[in-house]
Amino acid sequence: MSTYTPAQIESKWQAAWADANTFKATRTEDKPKYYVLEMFPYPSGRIHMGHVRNYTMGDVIARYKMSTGHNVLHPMGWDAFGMPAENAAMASGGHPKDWTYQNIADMKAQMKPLGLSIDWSREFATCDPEYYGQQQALFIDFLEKGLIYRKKAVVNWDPIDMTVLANEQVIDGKGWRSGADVERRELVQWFFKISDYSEELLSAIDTLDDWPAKVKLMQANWIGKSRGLQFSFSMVDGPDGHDRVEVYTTRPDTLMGASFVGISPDHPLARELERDNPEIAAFCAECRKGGTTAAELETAEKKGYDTGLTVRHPFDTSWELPVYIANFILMDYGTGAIFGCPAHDQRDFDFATKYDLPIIATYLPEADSDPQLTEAYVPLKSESVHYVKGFAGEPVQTGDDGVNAAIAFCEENGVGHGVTKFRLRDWGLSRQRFWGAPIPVVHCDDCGVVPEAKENLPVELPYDVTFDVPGNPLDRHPTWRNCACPACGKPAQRETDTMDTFVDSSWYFARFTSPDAATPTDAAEAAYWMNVDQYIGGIEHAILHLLYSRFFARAMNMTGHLPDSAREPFNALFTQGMVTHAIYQTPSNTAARPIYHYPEDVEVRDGVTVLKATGQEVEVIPSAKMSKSKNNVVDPDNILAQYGADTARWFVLSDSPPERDVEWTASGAEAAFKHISRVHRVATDIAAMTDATGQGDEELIRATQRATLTFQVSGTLR
RNA sequence: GCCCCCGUGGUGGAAUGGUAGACACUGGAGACUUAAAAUCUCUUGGCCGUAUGGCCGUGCCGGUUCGAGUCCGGCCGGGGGCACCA
Repeated sequence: MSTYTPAQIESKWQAAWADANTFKATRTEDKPKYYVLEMFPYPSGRIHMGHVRNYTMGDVIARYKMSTGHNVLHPMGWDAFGMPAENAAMASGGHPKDWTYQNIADMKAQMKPLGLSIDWSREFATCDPEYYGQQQALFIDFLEKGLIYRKKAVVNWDPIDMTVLANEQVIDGKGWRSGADVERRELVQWFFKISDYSEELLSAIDTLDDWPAKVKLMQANWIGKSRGLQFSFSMVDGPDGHDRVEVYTTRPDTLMGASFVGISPDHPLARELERDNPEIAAFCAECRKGGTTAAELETAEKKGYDTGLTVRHPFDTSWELPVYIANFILMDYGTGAIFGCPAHDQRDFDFATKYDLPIIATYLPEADSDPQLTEAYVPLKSESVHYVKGFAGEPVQTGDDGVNAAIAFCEENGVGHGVTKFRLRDWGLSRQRFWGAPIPVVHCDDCGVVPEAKENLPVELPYDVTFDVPGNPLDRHPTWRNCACPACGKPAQRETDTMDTFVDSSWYFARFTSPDAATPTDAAEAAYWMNVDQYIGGIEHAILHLLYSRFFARAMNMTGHLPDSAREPFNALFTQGMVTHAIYQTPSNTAARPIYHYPEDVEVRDGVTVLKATGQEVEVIPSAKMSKSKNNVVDPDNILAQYGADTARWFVLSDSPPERDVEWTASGAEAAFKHISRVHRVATDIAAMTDATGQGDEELIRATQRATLTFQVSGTLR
């Protein structure tokens, strides 16, 4: 009987693979290709079990495809721009660049012992000037093709730190460092015209046969195609230049239930009114307090201000409706104005109740229903309803048919027209931060906004910056922004905004096909390796990252950087579950928050989980996301040292189906180790067993079945 | 608030609308051992029963069906996303 010594076995084979360049991807036309990719990591400094699980899945597929005659591309890189590096620089000095590259070195050292089949020769970080310089070239090409434009957009503004805050830096409407009330403020920013592709990004979802249905549904809902009526109310006595209020509604069938018109505090009419009316100005200012997130806006207490203005109902000009400024109406969806129908929309109902506005039902559940509603009546799809109020006395219908009939009726009577709208907004890419790819444009007094010349790329980040005060160091750098205008040659100023980190991750998969090319991609390499055959990552990227990448592939196709066949870049998508771990906690006498204990400090005695040191009973919260602050993180280094990579890999793939969460448990890890040990033992003893009298046959069959499966996942026991 | 997903033994989980709990972990019993570990065998949803066996069971309530873990409606609980976290 031989002993299983993973440290020796794994290091031996890993060295052999490295020497033989086993995992180097080479383009040869005699073999089919296979491109497997895991979502690349942010270099936080330590890998965690989620990474192990993610890369193991890709590794299993890569090894399988290699063994079936494919040229396999299985690369790895680093999503290296972002706020944590700046936060680290602010907290402890140093430079984001040094922090980031050190973290990359540390994480790579942790990943190597996992024995992954990665072609490390293609490695890059998005903060490498060679990478973001090519990204700047893409920006310039997109700009030329009209895929990028500038407009005003709101940001979270911290009035004490005088800086823009990310949503996660706004806590309960206050700046995370200053504690000041955050305000919404408008800045001129750059946008990708992703909305040009709304229809195509939506309809092409049908072609993504190997994507999870739920991701496709989430993307479809995000794009949010709707059919509705756009029309305008005429104002009874509006200010100059405001004789109509344009609204969009998906429920024109309830138009006879209108009881008010609501406009966003950022609507042009509200802007006009607040100029002369301090009370309105104060109300709008109040509405602009707090963060910019949809969740915050929609859960905030509904507030309205009666402007005193009225509009005429389109079907009865003697019927006047009050105009309210309301804090829950978003300027950037629809027209920034709505008609309120309290009887059939709960939000409008709450608003009408609060401001004592009429609640007019256009239909009721039954003919003899009490018309005094206590909540909005929104019928189920299958439910038939009784109409009490329709257009020109005629009843309408519920559902899509009712909406279409209402649109047709309104169009016939000269009230607006049917339109198709999308919820998808253009993608704002400007960030008022240092640690990102500089937006390669120059502001010239004579020429205006001019793209940097490609021969001057990359526009590189300076190293001599400090983070002792909040804000973007590029703004206050003494010389960096000074440059010559690429058009006229006169002195000009660089843009100091950098790009959203989602830009970096929207085309890295294409760059992996030719990481050293002098252009963003190499046509022959991209044509051979694209698309990604299997993409693997977390469900948290189901919408933004994947949608942006789908847009980028189209934009790169339009600008000649990707072939037509790569307009949908990911043939198959797999969304893996998280690796979780129990939290062990005891109540604290002094703080509201409990005391969290490390797994190694607790044990089970007589079925009760207790602290080893004191015997005190511990509350166990199962299956919680691993978090440093909860002391429930399992460090892959320790697991690898104790059991070896194959055990860790086997456990995170076998204990729970790959798409579901897996709870890391010490007993489960122990069991996985026993299993791998058993496979190893039997495999190495097969010769001896077959020499014997044949009594080992049954054992051999079982062992062979286990080994076949295990080899697919771990692969190093050969 | 809106969109999406999930809920089955002590645990991870399995079940094209057709015998619920495959497989595995833990636990229990046993074999081997001076002993322990390791390994191997049996056993392990709950309740009643010495037993043959019976009853109850897939978060809750209702519906469709000859038949529901599975389909439909409504709840409850947990999770993910909501456009400047990555």
